Amino acid sequence: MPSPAHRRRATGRVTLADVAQAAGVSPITVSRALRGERAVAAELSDRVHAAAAALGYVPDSAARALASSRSSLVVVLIPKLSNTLFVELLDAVQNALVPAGYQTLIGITHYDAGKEEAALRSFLAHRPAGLIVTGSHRSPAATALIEGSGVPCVRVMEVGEEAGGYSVGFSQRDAGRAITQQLLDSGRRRIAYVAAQLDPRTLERGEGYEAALAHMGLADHVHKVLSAEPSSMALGCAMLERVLREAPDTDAIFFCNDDLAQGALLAALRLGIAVPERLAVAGFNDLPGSDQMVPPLTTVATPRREVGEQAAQMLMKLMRGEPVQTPHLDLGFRVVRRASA
Amino acid sequence: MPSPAHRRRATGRVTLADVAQAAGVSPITVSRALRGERAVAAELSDRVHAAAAALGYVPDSAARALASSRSSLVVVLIPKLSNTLFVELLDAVQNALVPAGYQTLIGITHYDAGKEEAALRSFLAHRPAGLIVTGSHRSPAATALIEGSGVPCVRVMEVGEEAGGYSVGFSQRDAGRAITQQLLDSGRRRIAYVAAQLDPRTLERGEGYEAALAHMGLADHVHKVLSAEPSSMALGCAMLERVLREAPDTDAIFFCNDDLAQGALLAALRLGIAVPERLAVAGFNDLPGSDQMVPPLTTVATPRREVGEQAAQMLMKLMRGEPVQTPHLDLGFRVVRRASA
DNA sequence: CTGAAAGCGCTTACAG
DNA sequence: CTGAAAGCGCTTACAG
Repeated sequence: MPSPAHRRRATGRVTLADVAQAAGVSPITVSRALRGERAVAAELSDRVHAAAAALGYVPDSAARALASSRSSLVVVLIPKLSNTLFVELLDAVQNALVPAGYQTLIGITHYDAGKEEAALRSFLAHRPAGLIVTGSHRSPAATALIEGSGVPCVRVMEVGEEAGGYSVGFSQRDAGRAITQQLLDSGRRRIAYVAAQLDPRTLERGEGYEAALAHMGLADHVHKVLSAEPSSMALGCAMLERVLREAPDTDAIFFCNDDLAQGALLAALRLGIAVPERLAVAGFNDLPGSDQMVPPLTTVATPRREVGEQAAQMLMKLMRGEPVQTPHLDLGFRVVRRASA
Repeated sequence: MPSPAHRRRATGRVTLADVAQAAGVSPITVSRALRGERAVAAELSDRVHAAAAALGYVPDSAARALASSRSSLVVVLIPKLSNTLFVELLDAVQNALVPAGYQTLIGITHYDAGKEEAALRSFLAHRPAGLIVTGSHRSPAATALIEGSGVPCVRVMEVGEEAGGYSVGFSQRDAGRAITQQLLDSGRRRIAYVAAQLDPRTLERGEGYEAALAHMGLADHVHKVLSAEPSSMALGCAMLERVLREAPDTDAIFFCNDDLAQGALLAALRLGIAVPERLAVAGFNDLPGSDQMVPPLTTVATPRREVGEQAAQMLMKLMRGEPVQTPHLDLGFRVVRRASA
């Protein structure tokens, strides 16, 4: 007997039950056949698939998530979409996850702890199967949300056992040190470090810069020029002018990101500042276009695509409950020497 | 009486019922208080909120979606993450949707009809509240999926009533025509159109280019150089060399995207080709960096952020069942004359 | 290999 | 303003 009409809430969608009826089997069999679970008799399975296709059945992932308490959603939290670095990271994550049947929910934190918490809170409601977050520095509340959720989580762009859990990245500090060393090796002694955005990774690169100078006995010549503004080519131009005005004897600049360095190279071109003769310029990340600059930009190639790919692979293992041999994966970096320094 | 132990499947999460018990009210009251629905007595509401906070309750959106047959997910389909254009569009969409309580599921179609269909199929299972898709050209199957789902959908980057529904964008054809006219106005007569990727919008810009030439009686001098490769600065460099080799009398090039034009400008600098004296260069989209080039790039500023913002606003109206006054919103474009042409 | 029953955690639709 | 009952569309955990 149907329940009274006023009790019904049918949504008009084609459901498992409809497919089952059309195929002449039970709903459970449809569920199993469509998920490819266990052995369902080939003949039944065929009938089910035919019926599903004929009816245009689309499974309801909310119902599935509720019943199975597991979903195919992976949350990815990155700071900004305006930094190509994160877009490429995201792209690599997607390329690994989508073919495996996962969907990604992307949250932009704008380098803001409060926004990260809000994003976490709103995304965790979807019971994601996994989580990828940027870096290791976050608020206690955000950390508590992640841990309390029990959802497997991989941190990217920094490696470190201190924060526990799982991480994929490289040492920002060592990379900052290596590119500074490159400038020192080419004879530069008045090296400025110019940074924008001032996120934790940018500051770590600055520590590497300081360490390289200190190692050469140049601790007195540490010259950091910092701006909290977001990184951009236009800002790179402005920062170049500022450095040369404030410290005219500067013979090299290490920019914390390639967009700044690209802007500075173009500004140098306009201003007639010879690079690298008068001023050496180095960047960080090897972003698109850096190899096209005039002169081509010396920089640090960072493995963000590999980071994204490996983080996704690691997360998939965790989501399947498989063991992870290397919970903290250091993918390294590479100094790319081109003509600008 | 509890059901037999072997029947239980509790997930260990804090549920509505737990909050209700802690607050000493019924689950429905908790549901209403937390959603801010109707008038719940202020005192009860306070007790509920306190209990929810104390227990760290996170609502289950799968259960909510199942029970209410409505979700807070919005699906956004874009072709590529490697084109800054789409990243900015996406960013604008997110900025509008997230504060309103929606979450976005992003699908990358790679300009592939099959991938678009697959993305649609997998995302529609989540019963999204709304859909934003790029352009109007898609497979019949994809169109059928969208229409069959009944989910409100806004198309972006092209405007047109032909395809019905809702759209926000501008005329790619008119924009292509306008920038070509700019080159003609500055006295150029041997103008090449260089395009990559060859998506529908790129081809429409090419039509505008042809129309402008034809209008000046220069139909015989239409010179299109097309590459199906993805757009990039390096490709712009290669295309510049190819054009000047194949048609040495070319005095202007209109590139379908600024990344190509930027690459060409840098190549010209390396090769000693005077821009704009020997060769005028125009781009499209006014991407970051175009104003920093040497010389600065003449281009068409396209309103992708406004497109994203307005599409999100329109979609929110549709999702709330409100009427939309202008179902096809043309946001125009602007020719930005700088030094390169 | 297949199925009937129960349950996932919410909200709807009534009733009071 | 508040609540008891039913149901959303699946899957789990058994049983056969």
